[in-house]
Amino acid sequence: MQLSALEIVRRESLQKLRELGINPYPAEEFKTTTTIKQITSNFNNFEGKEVVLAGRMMSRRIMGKASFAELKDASGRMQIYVNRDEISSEENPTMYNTVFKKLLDMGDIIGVKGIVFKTNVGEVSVKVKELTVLSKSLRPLPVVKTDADGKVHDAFSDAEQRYRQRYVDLIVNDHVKETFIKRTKITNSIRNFFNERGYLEVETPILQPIPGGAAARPFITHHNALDMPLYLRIANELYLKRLIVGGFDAVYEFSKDFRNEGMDRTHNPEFTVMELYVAYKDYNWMMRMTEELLEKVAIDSNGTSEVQIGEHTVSFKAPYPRVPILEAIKIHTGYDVAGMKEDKLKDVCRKVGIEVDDTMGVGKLIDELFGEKCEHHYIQPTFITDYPKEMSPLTKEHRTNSDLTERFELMVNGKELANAYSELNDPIDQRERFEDQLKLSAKGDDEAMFIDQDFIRALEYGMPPTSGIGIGIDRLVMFMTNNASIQEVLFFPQMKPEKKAIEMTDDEKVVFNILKSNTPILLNDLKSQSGLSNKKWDKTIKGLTRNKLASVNNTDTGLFVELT
RNA sequence: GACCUGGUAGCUCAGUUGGUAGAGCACCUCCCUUUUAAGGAGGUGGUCCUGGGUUCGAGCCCCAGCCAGGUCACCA
Repeated sequence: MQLSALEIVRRESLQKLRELGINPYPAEEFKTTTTIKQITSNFNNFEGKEVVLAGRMMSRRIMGKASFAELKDASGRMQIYVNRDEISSEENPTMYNTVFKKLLDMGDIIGVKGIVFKTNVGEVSVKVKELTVLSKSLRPLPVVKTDADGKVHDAFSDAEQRYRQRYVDLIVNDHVKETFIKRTKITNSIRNFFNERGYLEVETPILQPIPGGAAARPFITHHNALDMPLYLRIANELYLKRLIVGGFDAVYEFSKDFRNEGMDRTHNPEFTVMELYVAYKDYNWMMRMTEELLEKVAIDSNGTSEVQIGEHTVSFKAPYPRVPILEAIKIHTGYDVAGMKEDKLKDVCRKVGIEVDDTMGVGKLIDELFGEKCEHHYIQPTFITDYPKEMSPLTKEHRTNSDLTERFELMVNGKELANAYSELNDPIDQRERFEDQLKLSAKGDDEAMFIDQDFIRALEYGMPPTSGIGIGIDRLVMFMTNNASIQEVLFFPQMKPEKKAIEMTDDEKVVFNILKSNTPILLNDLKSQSGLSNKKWDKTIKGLTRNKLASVNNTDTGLFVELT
């Protein structure tokens, strides 16, 4: 492995620490007495008291016999004051002069014991009496500095590096950590809301023989012992409804779903959806539940129901308007498409500038009209209701209009945040709807839809009237944390692998280094300079030429080796 | 999948018509006992994403590729 100069220095420091009898990676528990946030937010209670802290050293300002450093623990950052005569003495200044000033680096993890005080300029600090090395850091961190005006300098901002090395991102970019803390607050808030109502959190299979509950391309894998294909789930709907059949009144699951489709700033191949099913409820009830839930989530995570999303301030305060989808299309296109057949709908689409083709049925056309002409208008939370039957195969027919279904999507900031319905529980109707979907997909859709016979069998035993909802958790977190990209709310978004550098053996490195300073060179000179045996030499030079790092050329003046 | 933009030191970025690869921070040496983007003096550090090509000469121009970001398409 090729080490940078900075890495070599740190490895040398590591060695010197060991020579001084200091274990750079000690095994012992390090007992802290408090956290940085406790101290900085309750200075009066801590002033003059002794504390023990542990954390990462994020910066260091050395001023001869005294220094300041910034210590960062899981709760925050604070300054520590390190004085030669406090952690060592004039007669034996090793701990300060050598260990602290020379052998420690930014990024090292240390423990300190000392007294809380305020400096002349008023900064809360700890005067260190004892310093313990807890873990030596061998790679230099990016140096992010914030000036007196709060302006950040040299921010570690390259998206690729931040996502590939999220640990570095988390160390140096405090706001990133905040996003993920908020993410957990959001899911905790939802769990609390449901648990208080007695809803049961459950787990259902991720590996499924039939990927159902949505129209999406699945990932496929293979089970060796069963010698059969298995799919990673694209939704958990059909399993949760089986549990309602089984007699649970309300079940929910935070589920990682997987869809083998395009990736962009709002789509990751694996993502999280919270699905909830409650027996004896309908979609009207679900709307009331949803607005109550989201208002609570906003307050629990942000302290207020008003949330800034990009350039908009969005209010999650309940209630939210209910707009039937056909009404929305009438408002935003001027066309009343209620009851229209495929041909007339296509005319409308063409008139408003939407391209149509033969594979599009009534449902798809209405979906296009809404998606293109209406969706982006709904910035404030709005329930779009009563979708056409054709685009909702798992939804109960509308109680007053058999062309429609009892379904709503919740739109926020022009995007779908949740999708819910009065669940279809008529097993015969359900089978027909699945078959209709199959016909549709035969029309040209490449997402094969499977009929889950066991799911229909379950419905045949009888499922109570039930309302269900799926809430996109990543999208919800994006809204609540004002992030425009899903990658910002996933710790480890999917990335293509980094290209592997060609690894050289030790012998190859030796020869390569000689070549670097002297190329081309006579083959025999290179061989003798390398000091390798005949066999090793042969293996090494063949390795280098195979990897196209060097080449051997037969010329009039002899055999030469040169770098390529 | 198409198009646009980018990839240069540990980090953030300059880099002239194609002519010895730069700055700030970090790092190393030295000075400095309440500083704070600490300061002062000196110094080290490079696979210019990869591979070809053009050229006396390529970070720069051409071709192909890799990775990322963005826009669109596809997709809920």
